[in-house]
Amino acid sequence: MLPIIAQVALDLPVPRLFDYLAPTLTSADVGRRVCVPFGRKTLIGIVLSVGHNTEHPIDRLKAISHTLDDGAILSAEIRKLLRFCSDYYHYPLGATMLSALPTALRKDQPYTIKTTSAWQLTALGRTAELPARAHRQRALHALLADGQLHPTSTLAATSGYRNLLKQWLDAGWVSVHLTTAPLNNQTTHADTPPALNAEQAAALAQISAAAGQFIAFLLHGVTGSGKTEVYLHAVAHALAQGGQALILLPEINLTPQLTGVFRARFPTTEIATLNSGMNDGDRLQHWLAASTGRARIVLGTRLAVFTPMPQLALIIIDEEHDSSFYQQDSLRYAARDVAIIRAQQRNIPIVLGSATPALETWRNAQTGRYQRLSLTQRAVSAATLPRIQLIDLRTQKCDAGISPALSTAIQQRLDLAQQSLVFINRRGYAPTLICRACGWNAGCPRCSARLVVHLRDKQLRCHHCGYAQRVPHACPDCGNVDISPTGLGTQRLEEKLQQQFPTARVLRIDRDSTRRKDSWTTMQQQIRAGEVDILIGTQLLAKGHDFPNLTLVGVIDADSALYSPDFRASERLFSQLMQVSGRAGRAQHAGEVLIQTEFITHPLYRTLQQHDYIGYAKTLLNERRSASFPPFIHQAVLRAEAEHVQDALAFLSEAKALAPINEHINLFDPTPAALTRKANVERALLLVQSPNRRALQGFLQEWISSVYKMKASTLRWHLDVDPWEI
DNA sequence: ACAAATCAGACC
DNA sequence: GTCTGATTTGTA
Repeated sequence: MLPIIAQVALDLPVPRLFDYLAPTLTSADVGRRVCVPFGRKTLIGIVLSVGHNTEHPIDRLKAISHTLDDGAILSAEIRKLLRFCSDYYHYPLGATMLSALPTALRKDQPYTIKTTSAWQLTALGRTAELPARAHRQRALHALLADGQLHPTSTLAATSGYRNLLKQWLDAGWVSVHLTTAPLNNQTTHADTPPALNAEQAAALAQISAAAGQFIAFLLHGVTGSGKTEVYLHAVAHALAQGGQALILLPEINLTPQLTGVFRARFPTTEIATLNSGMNDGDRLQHWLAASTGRARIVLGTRLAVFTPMPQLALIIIDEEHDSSFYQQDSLRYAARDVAIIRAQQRNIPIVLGSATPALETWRNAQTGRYQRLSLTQRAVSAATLPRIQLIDLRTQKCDAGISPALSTAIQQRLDLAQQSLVFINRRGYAPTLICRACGWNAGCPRCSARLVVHLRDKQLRCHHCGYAQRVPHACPDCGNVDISPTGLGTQRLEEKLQQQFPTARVLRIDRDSTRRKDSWTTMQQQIRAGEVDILIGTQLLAKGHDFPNLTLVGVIDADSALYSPDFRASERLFSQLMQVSGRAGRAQHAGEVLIQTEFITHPLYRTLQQHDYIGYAKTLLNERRSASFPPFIHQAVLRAEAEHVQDALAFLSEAKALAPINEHINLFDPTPAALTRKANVERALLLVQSPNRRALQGFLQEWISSVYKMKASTLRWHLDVDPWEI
């Protein structure tokens, strides 16, 4: 009899699978977890095929130690998606497969779906007659008649009901039985959907009509136009047809907010959430609930794109342009792009929503690959778009970064008891510490970067690696004591504004002030309650929040992005300013935005003033076309890390020499990375471009397989396909 | 001449 | 990634 051999995917940085003897397995076990001996330890793997063939000498094969679970944990559909990712991103198949599993499933342990006891009416209880005046009893009865009652629900916890339940249990009216534990507490109130405006309704109609076929929609809606409402209706439609819906969100603290909205709208639907803030146990339960089809809605960050969902019928990506959809380590993927592939493979509609779509997405909408749906009006009809004004820094004299015009505007809001937001994308007190005598400035010993002054903690900190030291009293080079913080950060701005407006209540919101658990939630409540007059914030504040009394947004210094070497910097700046402008005047008061700049004629600011994303996208696309940048060209970057850049560069040169000749491919020379040294590691990169995605993929496949064969001892390398940043 | 450090390659 | 045996390098 021929031996049965299983190909097993293991979490290893080598681009191949491992064969094991597996006498008890059949083809039905493909996708199943197994435990295998590997070297002197055992590993968890996923069976990818069961057959009789192997490249390895058969007498040297080891046998699988045991199988786990009842059957496949990764469906054929998800395996196909992961295989695509492994091929496209040129990341080892085994590591790709395992990265899709929640951490709890990467251990040699069977999973259990959490259960709980719940109360249910018995046949006797169903026919029970209750006194008309016994309101509590009647309410409880109605609740039980509706379905089962979990002990975690708020109602079951109230003492009155607790006693009643006990009585009814004794009377045989209710019984206790075991069910799956609910993922979330049952919501007692349900939100009724508001009426859609004409544009929203039109968008919804198109999405709903696409059920069961692959169509990628770009839902382009200005801030406040009610994209979420369209999502909610589209999800309701998918659920009504028996489908599951996957909603991907950026990785920001907005997730609980949106989860709340979905829970209120779908109170009887189980909603799985998947984000990095969850512990392994919860993550597992939510993943399993999605995977068995019990959770009809999955709300999650990029990693949720790989969640098995047997009835998946709709995918939504909110804020599709957001950079947090790019994973920057291990499997380097763009969740938005993977989601498109998933929708395509499954033949279902996908909706990409944004006020400022990524240029790649916009281009796809123009060429007809995606279908564009526009929301041009703000959903709250009274709310108009804010007026955006430019403050010419060449003529206005600034005091600590604040121009007289901005200062006056803030004073006006204070007089009107309205709120202002001053936006500056640099946290800390000052970005540098400089010696006035010799010109020395404080640099990070582990990175090629300046240390940032954090005066409050009397520290110099590196924002790249976390290094911290005390602020020196004198210059370490020349001994001069005249060393001074130079430049402007959130803390210094806070100090200055407080000096300028002594009676105003100033609140700084950045990663430092929100580090403690729940402090951001508390701050949001403070802002809503009107306990704050002036907000100072980094991009943390720019996204999605709705503060009704906020009517002024001031932008301190945005220009630096205009001369950044990163070709995506201006795209990012535009969308960031659009986002932050969207914070002003969302309710009945009109909003005003003041942007301080030295380039008042720059097209970015000009189009921003018109709220003209389309106009600016056109400008940018023309620039990209003539400069041969994405989306008109496709890129991949081979990156290397070593103790010394020279080694990284040498490795890349060697790799370049190995590249197959291909006329469609443009291979650049290895260069040190922008921030060459980071956390004591020096980095270099090699850019590859091609106007033809197919050609690039073909080239990469051949090239990377030979790079894998290179000896690279102490050096680490990886490939970044469609990089977000170079 | 020996030990320590580094490297190349297997791992199924 | 982790481990191992082979090879290079350092030091007495």
